[in-house]
Amino acid sequence: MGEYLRPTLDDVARAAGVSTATVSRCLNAPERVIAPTRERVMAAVTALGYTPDFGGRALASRRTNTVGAIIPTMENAIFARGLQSFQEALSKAGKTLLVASSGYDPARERAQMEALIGRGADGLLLIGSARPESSVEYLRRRGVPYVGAWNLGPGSDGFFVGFDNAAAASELTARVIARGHRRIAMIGGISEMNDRAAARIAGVRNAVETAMLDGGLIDVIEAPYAFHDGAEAFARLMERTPRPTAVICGNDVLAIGAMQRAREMGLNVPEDISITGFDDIDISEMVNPGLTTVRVPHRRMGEAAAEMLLKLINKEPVERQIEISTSIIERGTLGPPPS
Amino acid sequence: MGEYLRPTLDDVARAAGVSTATVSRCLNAPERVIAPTRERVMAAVTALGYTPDFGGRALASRRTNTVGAIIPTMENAIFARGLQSFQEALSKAGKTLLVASSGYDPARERAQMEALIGRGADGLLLIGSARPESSVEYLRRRGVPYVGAWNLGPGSDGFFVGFDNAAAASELTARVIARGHRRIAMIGGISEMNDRAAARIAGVRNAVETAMLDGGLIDVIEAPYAFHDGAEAFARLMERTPRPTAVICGNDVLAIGAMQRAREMGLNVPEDISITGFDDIDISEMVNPGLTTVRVPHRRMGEAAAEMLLKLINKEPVERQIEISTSIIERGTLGPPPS
DNA sequence: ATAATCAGTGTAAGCGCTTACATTGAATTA
DNA sequence: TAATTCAATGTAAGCGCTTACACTGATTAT
Repeated sequence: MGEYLRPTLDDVARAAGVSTATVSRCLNAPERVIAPTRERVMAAVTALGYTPDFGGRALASRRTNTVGAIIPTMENAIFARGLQSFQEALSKAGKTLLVASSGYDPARERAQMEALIGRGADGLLLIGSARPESSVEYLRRRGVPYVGAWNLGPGSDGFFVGFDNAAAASELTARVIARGHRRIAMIGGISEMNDRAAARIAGVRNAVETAMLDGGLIDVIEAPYAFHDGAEAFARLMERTPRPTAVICGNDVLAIGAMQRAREMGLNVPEDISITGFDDIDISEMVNPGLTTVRVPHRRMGEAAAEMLLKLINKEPVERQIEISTSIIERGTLGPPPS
Repeated sequence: MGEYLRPTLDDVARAAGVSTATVSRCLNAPERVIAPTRERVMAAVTALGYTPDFGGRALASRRTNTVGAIIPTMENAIFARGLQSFQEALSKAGKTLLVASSGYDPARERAQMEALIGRGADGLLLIGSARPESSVEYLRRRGVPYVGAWNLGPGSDGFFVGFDNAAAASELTARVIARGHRRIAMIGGISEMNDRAAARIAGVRNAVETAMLDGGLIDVIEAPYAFHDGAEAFARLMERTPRPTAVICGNDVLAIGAMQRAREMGLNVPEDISITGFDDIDISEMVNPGLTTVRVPHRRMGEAAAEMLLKLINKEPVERQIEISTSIIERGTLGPPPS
């Protein structure tokens, strides 16, 4: 059955009876080739099933039309959604998106940066703003533009499109306090190497301190991103005395896990305990009662990030930070504390 | 501030006072270079911040250590999960994963195939088994191995790891019938260009016909993959006379949407109406009552697919099909029909 | 002491492609 | 009619890397 060899430009040229240059032109600038020739070449391309080799092309043209994205994990729906619109925006501009995941590990993020840049990525989408200075320095030296998303950057360095996680968390907390809650606990995401999770925790803390509640923030538990982790953390929180009357969660997944455990424990939400989330994922509207949460327009963030990165790549002027506004969605899980 | 130029192998060689061959060897087969030399070279690599150029490397070595995956959409959690474990398995084998999405469009799938192969993908992961013969032919000619996942292949052609969507759907339907339901309706995924959705619908149809129910299958509505689409389809189904006593959904997202609408309509699940899903996504356990569904071990499928593809790439012998077994998870949403 | 071996390194030929420049011949102009 | 222009195509030089082969000097075997 004989090994099949990928046809090369040369094979096509020979088959069409022209030079490789003409074939290349047919593919990249068809208007520079007269119609009959072009047709002959294209026929050969189809007949041989030729596809240009990316490596050769990138090497010769020093362009790749590729951008890379490194997200912590594909399993988190909010990144998936933002990434989908990011990709749609890019493909309109004729760019291909390469996706890699870091598993929240800065070393792996760095390795993926190198892999993507080695593959010729013209620009990178990264999540958040917390990463080792050495990684940032590496990007700077390479001259590879990147934008951080899902959070705003610290100081004036770098380009970001995101929202103020801390401020949004504070605002939601203030809302909880306004409802009369004085014993508040939090289930946050794992804050290590995750500036979004850390900022949300800080925001809640800050709001509680500002209001100078007598009891203040009873407890903060950090938990991985899974329903059952939220459930377990909730159970632990309910053992505290005095018991919190409201549990603020760092994301909707944790919040829904908490709700489920509350139901299992025979606690009614919000009569016995209030619960809030963050992100407004699809399911938050479907649970019963609906989850009070912070809505983050992930799609819009993806689009804005694409637009920003494209401008950066084309060396057009851009603003350093694009702030996406969030809003609080009040549904049923936040009520007054039990009397 | 001067344009920064990517350092090349040559720059490193010059800085370290060795030949490019030695630098290349330090990177690819360090044991072939004596320690002092290697240290000098590595120092130069770090000092210059050198990262090998993928294009050049691929061109020269004719290997890429890259595999591609083309999924319909990143927004579907079940693909995300399987893909995550697929990637983990690959990266253990030193391969990089490139992900592209087709949006359920065969033409875009084909374009992405070309893009990934052009980028040197040694193998491809595709979803399902339904695609134009021309695409299959293209892969065959190229000699690029691929495995289809999430479904089994038709006939004896190609390599697949998945499960029998139709059989699993039939089995679940039989369970519903055994509970006494005689008026059954279905909300399926959009079956066009989606062999998994089509197979699930066919499986349900088949089971109903086999049992030769008097009323038979009342109705099948196809709906996109979103909670609210499930909700709307459910509402339409409830207008039918006679009303179905059980609604079998093609996936859990549709089922949960249906459950929510049932609650809004004042219908109790399962007392007034039974609902079932398919996939067993995380949230299905958290809703109230828990969703009766078919569990699909997505992670295991991702791992098996990686293993299979790796063997194919290494030209090791493999079985044509790996069947992943599914199981029915009975939770609260399936009960006897109202009397 | 000489020959054989071998580890460590260098030399140089491409890999498949793009593109600056050279060439050709037809159309245009003087 | 000769000179000029220009569109269409060809020629060939790399892009950054790997690797077969050549070379060198030290170690080992004879």
